[in-house]
Amino acid sequence: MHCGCGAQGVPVAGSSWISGLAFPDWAYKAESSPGSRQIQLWHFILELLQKEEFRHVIAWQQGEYGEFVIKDPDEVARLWGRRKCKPQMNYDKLSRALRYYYNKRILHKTKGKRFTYKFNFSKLIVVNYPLWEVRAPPCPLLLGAPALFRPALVPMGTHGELLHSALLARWATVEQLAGQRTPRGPPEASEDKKGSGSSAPRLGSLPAPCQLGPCCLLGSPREELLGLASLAPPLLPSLPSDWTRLSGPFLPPVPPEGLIPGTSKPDTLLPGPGCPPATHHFPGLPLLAGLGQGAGERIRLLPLRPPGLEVKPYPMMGAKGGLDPREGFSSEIHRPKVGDESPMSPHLENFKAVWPLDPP
DNA sequence: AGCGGAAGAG
DNA sequence: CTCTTCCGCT
Repeated sequence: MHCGCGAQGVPVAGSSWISGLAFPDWAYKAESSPGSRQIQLWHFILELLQKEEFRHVIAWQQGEYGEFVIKDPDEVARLWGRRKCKPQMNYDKLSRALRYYYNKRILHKTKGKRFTYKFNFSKLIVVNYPLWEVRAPPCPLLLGAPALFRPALVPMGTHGELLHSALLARWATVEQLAGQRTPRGPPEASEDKKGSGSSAPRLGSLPAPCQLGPCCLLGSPREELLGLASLAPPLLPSLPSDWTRLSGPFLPPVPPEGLIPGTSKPDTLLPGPGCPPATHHFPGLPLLAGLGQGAGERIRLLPLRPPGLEVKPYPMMGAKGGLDPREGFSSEIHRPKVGDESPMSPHLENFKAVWPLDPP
């Protein structure tokens, strides 16, 4: 389409590989973000981040949820330029665009680390997934029960896949972490820990199964996880410190204490690992974080639904609204440590945040 | 390297 | 509005 700039190697809007975890057409449409009509830079970054073939160019930084490193700035810029048909694009310009995300709280710079930025997923999700449908698995994806793992966040028309991938990413990571049981402090505790350098040993000896990404969703649950884990950020990003007051768990649960070192919390609401009771109370999630006053009103809790619950979009609800980036939470300000990020771990099956529309 | 103002394009 | 392009400053 368009100038034909985006036809080589770079994931293109609507292109084939986008079939499950990536960003399909909707991601490039107006609904994906108020006022936007074509792919946005952060979408693109996420795209790259998801594809293994771009791992050498840009990749999630382990240790920090949502943090990624642009290993080859020029290449990323070129890719971006190609996508946008801006052959003159360069990292300087791209980074300027990235900087504009600071104020919007979509991204922020990881100081001290070159070419390292961090996504504020809570913001992205809020902004991009006001409408969605969820089919949560009956059992906690988080802790084992991989066999039951049938992640199925079905985007309802508009957005959903980003969240989908975000959720999966979270789960995958949990699995990953659970498997590794890395005995070390909170990821964020060691800011500068370059860790293992550029070649993240994240999955250990796991075979990178998901060359095709989404395809894995059709494979064994285990592979889904592993594959996703390799593409996903270490975990979801920091949550606003005040998100707990909200009661609309949307984000994927955080690994329970024990599984992920450093996340232990004395007052965790999380039940033990394994399949938790069908219903248990859990705190809200950052779903609303960043939402403007109005937006919050559109969301309310609903009784827990049985497995296979579906969160349907509000027919009349506009894709935008209440998304004023300027306001919202102060995640950056508080910059909670990992341990603080997961005070509790609501399980996906308990998803109940929903929009008013939901049929009673 | 990274930041952010300014102006302008679409 | 979301960048793109320039650019001076740190």
